[in-house]
Order: sequence, then structure tokens, then C-alpha cells
Amino acid sequence: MGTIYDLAKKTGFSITTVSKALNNYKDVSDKTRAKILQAAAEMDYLPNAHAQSLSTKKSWAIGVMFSEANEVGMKHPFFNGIIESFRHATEEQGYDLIFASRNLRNRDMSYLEHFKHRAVDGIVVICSDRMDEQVQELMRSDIPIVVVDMDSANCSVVYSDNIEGARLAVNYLYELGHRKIAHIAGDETIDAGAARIKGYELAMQELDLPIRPDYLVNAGFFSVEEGKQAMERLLELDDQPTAVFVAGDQMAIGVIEAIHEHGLHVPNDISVIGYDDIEMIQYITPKLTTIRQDTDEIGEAAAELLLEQMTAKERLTERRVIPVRLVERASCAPVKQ
Amino acid sequence: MGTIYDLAKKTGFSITTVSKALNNYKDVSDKTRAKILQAAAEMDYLPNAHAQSLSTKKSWAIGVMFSEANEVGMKHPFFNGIIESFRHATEEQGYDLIFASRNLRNRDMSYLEHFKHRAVDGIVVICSDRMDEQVQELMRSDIPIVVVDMDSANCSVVYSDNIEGARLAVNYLYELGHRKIAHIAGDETIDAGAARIKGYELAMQELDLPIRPDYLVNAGFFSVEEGKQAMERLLELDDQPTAVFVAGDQMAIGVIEAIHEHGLHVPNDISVIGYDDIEMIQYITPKLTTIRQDTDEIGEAAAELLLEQMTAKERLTERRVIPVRLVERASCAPVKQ
DNA sequence: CCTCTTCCCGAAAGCGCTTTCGGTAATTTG
DNA sequence: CAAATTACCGAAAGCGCTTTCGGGAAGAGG
Repeated sequence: MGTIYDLAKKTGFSITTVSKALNNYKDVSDKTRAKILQAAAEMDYLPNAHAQSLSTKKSWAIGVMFSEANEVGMKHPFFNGIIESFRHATEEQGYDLIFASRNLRNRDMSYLEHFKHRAVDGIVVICSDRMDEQVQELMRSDIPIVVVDMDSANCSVVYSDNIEGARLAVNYLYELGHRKIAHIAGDETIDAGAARIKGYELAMQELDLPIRPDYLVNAGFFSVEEGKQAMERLLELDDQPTAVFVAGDQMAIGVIEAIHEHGLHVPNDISVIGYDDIEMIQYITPKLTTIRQDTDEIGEAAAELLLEQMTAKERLTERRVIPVRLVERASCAPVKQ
Repeated sequence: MGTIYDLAKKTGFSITTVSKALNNYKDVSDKTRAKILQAAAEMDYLPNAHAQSLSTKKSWAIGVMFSEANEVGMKHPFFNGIIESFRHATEEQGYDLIFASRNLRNRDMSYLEHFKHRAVDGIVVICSDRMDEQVQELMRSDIPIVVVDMDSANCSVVYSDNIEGARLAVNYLYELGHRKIAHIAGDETIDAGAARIKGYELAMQELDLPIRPDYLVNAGFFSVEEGKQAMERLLELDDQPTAVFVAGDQMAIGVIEAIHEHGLHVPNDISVIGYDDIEMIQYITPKLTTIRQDTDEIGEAAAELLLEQMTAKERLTERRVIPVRLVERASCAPVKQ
């Protein structure tokens, strides 16, 4: 492969000139540039990224961090869509993504430390847990950062319009004639969970429907199992809801399971609407009606906000709320008389 | 944050000694080491990874490349499990993962070039397409590499025991009384597809069952839609199979859909067995019986093989075949008389 | 023909770290 | 107590690149 020095020797120019030719400086003639480029191609020359970063202080790398309760990492059916889209958008600008470990040869360090060590140009964190100390630390730092799925006044954030999404769901059920609408919620320590609860309550008020405490059950951290358990609690009620708005698709899967095991039918006995629109829910029975979050757009927006900061070389704090929409499938039906 | 030079000034030692203290050289006394470490902690000193890599020629980074037909990247429900497990295993050793773009500031380069540019210590490629020229190039290079889900004599590889998996599936159906067993296959250009076909044929022979060309249908690249179309072709047959072994879970979902749309019942009319055991299939109706590939173990094995090469600093060519097992759920039933 | 620009190019310092090698002081050995 | 180890530390070169700044050559202007 060779170094820039080899290239200089081969072409007879100084390494300064070679470097300039490679980097499109204008104070090198077309002729010598051509020669150098040709020689570079011949010897398969590639600049060493580390050396470049060392001298330019720009690494062309973006650090990514996941922070979610269930520790599934890239298997997360919603977050991985966002990351994939984010990757596409940043790739176009020449950035690489680096998934940092928290382990530097036996010494374990924080993500912030690791990212500083790696000298990344920016950080994207996909976070559901607002209490995560590691995330807090990242947000306090002065590295360009964008946080996805969480709100904060101190840095650029992007998330879906959860309030509107919840309202969409409740209104839809209302229009189907439902009045006893329950909400199986995500934990309030998670922004998305809290916002959807708020949206639910708002919508219920707007519709002059009572907000019954027994119709609002916290199902924790969005897993199938937790959804199932939450639904079982609703099914124990004397006065059962006729429809339930579930804060996440995975939970909704558990919800439907619970309903079926109880000998009831979705949607004939109970209507269920989910949130996220992850891939698998179009294959379950019944196909789940849900509020779709646009992972593509979220990822792109995140990339945009981060790139903006990286080129501006200053910390910005923009908030981008991505619209959601209702996807009608087969898990909701008009209320029985 | 400061550099090693600041640390030297602060402690009064030379940068040589500081570096040695930080790197646990033994020719520095415990006392001075303690002083230096303390000072380092006080000023939040972190070594610059680029400078380190430049001088040690070790980057503590592993390049990862995905190569699959459907371009879903990290959304791939099977591959992302492998990558997640791989990440865990390499993280423990202090390695970071880098997802390279193919774009270096307008100049687009091959993955190999990019990985050389980044000076990664090793490469993991998760590959289904054996014709991918980029992958070929990587395999020809001299960087430590491990390839997942594909076979090759030229580098370390890890994949599931597809032949045995197919055999397991066919035998299972046979034991349920099925004799008309079809195979909806992945494309033969994909190793996994080819191997499962081979396993299917082998098993059929062993059971003295005829291998009918019309019972072996190529469904391409493992998507739901392709599976559905393939099943539709089987359903057009005068002499329909009573059971079908599908080379991938996603295809199996499409297969079941086709059967249902045809007014038939799974498993009462036709038994279906899949391959992979991706998460979502336990939530569909009926829950899919399948051959489970152990993504955790595959990822770990890949990490092991790669780490081995990286520490040995030489290219090894070990082959690791991971066992599979049958997971019985509800999509197969005894044949109707 | 001389001066002033403009165009090209290169010397050298610097980015932050590692590692070889040699040297001094302290310690051990006989 | 002299000689031989041993323990500890630092000068300096090097990793591969960028960028400032100055200087020479060529062209433009008077």
C-alpha cells in the first residue's frame, strides 16, 4: 500500500506537494496533480485514516450508543430501523459508524470517555431511558450529539409526535363507537411512554370520556410479556374495556395473546391498537392496527441534525418532531351493542 | 482533556515515563506510576486512539460488512442477532465495531479499501451472496477475516449445519406420516439455500422418498413475498404435497399466508416447517415449527475465530459448523388419512 | 529591461503517542 | 570496599499525514 512518502519518492515531488495534490489544493498544477494521482492509483495508495485524523482533528466517525431497558441492542425491532436509516444518511456524507464498547483493555470506561478516546466527530444516542447516567454524561459533553426518542432542552433531539399518535388512536377507537377505552402504557420514566399517556388523557378529555385509573395500566418496558400481564389485569376487571390502546406493538402482541387465552376474540370482543408499526405485526392474527412511526424519517432527521452541528462545529439544540399516522389493519372493530 | 505531554509537565516526569506508567511497563517504580495515574485521573486524561494506532499499528477496531440480497441491513431479523452476539463477544476484548460506508468524501471506494484506510484489525462479513465481488475482494486480502453464513476454503467461516437442519426437518415430517414433502428453497447462489436443498434431497433419499422436481421450488432470496408466490405454485399442482419444508422463516410466513388464502388450514391440511427461528414466528398463527439456528453461538464463534487470527497475526482458515435443533410449535400435524 | 504579481512547490513543524537504547543511581555480591 | 547487577528514567526517532509560510520561476505590466 505504501505511505505518502513512498508516493513522493516515486513521483519525485515532495510529500507536501503530494498531500496537496491528493487533497485538491489549488496551488499544484494540473500536470503534477495528474502524475501524482496516477502514481497513487498504480501503487494502490490509500491515506491512513489515523494519521489524517491525528493531524486534522477530524475522524469522520460517528459514535452510536443504544440505551434501552431490554438490552437487545441491534435486535430492537424499532430502533434498528432508525439506525439503519441513520447509517444510510450519514454514509452519503462519508461518515462511518462506530459502535463503541465500554471496555478499553480491561479498564472500563464510560461511553463518553470512549468516544473522546476515539475522537468521534459526533454522537447519536438512541435512548429510551432518561435516567441513564451514561446518556446524561454524553448530553453534558461538548461533542455534537443528537438524541433519538427522548426529549431534552440541552441538545438536538428527534422523536415522533407521541401525543398526536395517542390522540389518533383514541379518536379512531371512539369513532368505532368505543367509549370504554383503556391504555396499556409504557413506563413513565421513558419519554415515549409518558407522552403517550399524556396524549391518551388529552384525547379522552377532549372526547368527554372519563379517565379511569383502572383503565390505565403501566406495562413497564414494552415487552410482549409485560403487555400480556397488563392485559390480564384489565381482564380481571368487572367492567372491562371494549378497546385498548397499547403503547407499543410488542406489548400489543402480548395483549392479544392474553385476550385469546381468555377465550375472547380480537377485534369482535375487544379492539386493540398498537404503536410503532414494527414489521412482524402484519403477520400476526389479527393483523394489528397501529400508529406508525416513520423510522426512515426519524433516522434521516437525526442524521441531518447531527451533520448540521458537525459542520457548524458548534452544539445546536434543535427539536424535530416527526409526524405519525394510523395504519388500519384488522385488530379494531365497531363496538358491540 | 490534555495530552500525554501535559501529563508529563504536570508530574515532572518525561513523556516516556508517563507513557510507560500508563501502559504498565515494569521499568517504572510503583511510586511514580501512582503519581502519574493520579494526575491522569485528575485531569481526565484519555489517550488519543488515533495517535496510539498510528504508532502501534493496532486500531482495536473490527470492520463489519453486511451483504445480503434484500438490502435491509441491520433490520435483517436473523443477521442482526448474529451481529449483536458478535458485538458482545468482541466488546469484552476491547474491540469496537465499525460499519464502514463506501464513500470517502465523494470518492467511492471498495469496502476493502475503506477497511485498509481505517486500518481495522479484522473484518467480519455476514454474507449470503457468494457472488458479491466486494466480499471476494475482502477474502483475497490479507486482513484477518471471518465470514458468516457462507462457506469458503480460503478463510475462516462459521455457519449453521444446514444439511443436518434440513434432514431434521424432513425426518420430523416423515415421522408425522408425511410422504409428499415439498421444499421451498432459497436460491442456490446462496450457500445456505444450496445446503438446505442438498440436505432435503439427502434426507428424502435416506427415507426412500422420491425427489420430485415439482416439489422443489426456488423461492429466491428468503422474503415473505417470494415464499408466498412459491407456495402458490405448489398449490396449483394436481398432486399437492401434504407438508412443506421452507428454507427460511420469513418465506414460511408467506407460505402460510398463501395456504390460508387458498382456504386450507395449517397444519390440518398442510404442515409447514421453517428455518431460522426468528423472533416473530412465535407470534403468528399457527406458531411456526422451525429449525433453530443459534445466533448467539454463531456470533460467538465468529468472534472467536477472528480474535484468534488477530492475536496470532496471521490468516487462519478454520471452519466452524454450528449445530441446529428443531423447535416444535404448532405448524405441523400428522398427515390426514 | 526592470519590477510586481501570480503560480508552483518544498522545508519544517506539528498532531499525540510508543519504544528502543543508553545512562545514572541504587543495590547486591564476594 | 570494589565490582557487578538491578532498578528506574529520559532522549530521540518514528508512526503517516496536514498546513503554514517562504522562496524561486515564470508571466504581466510599465
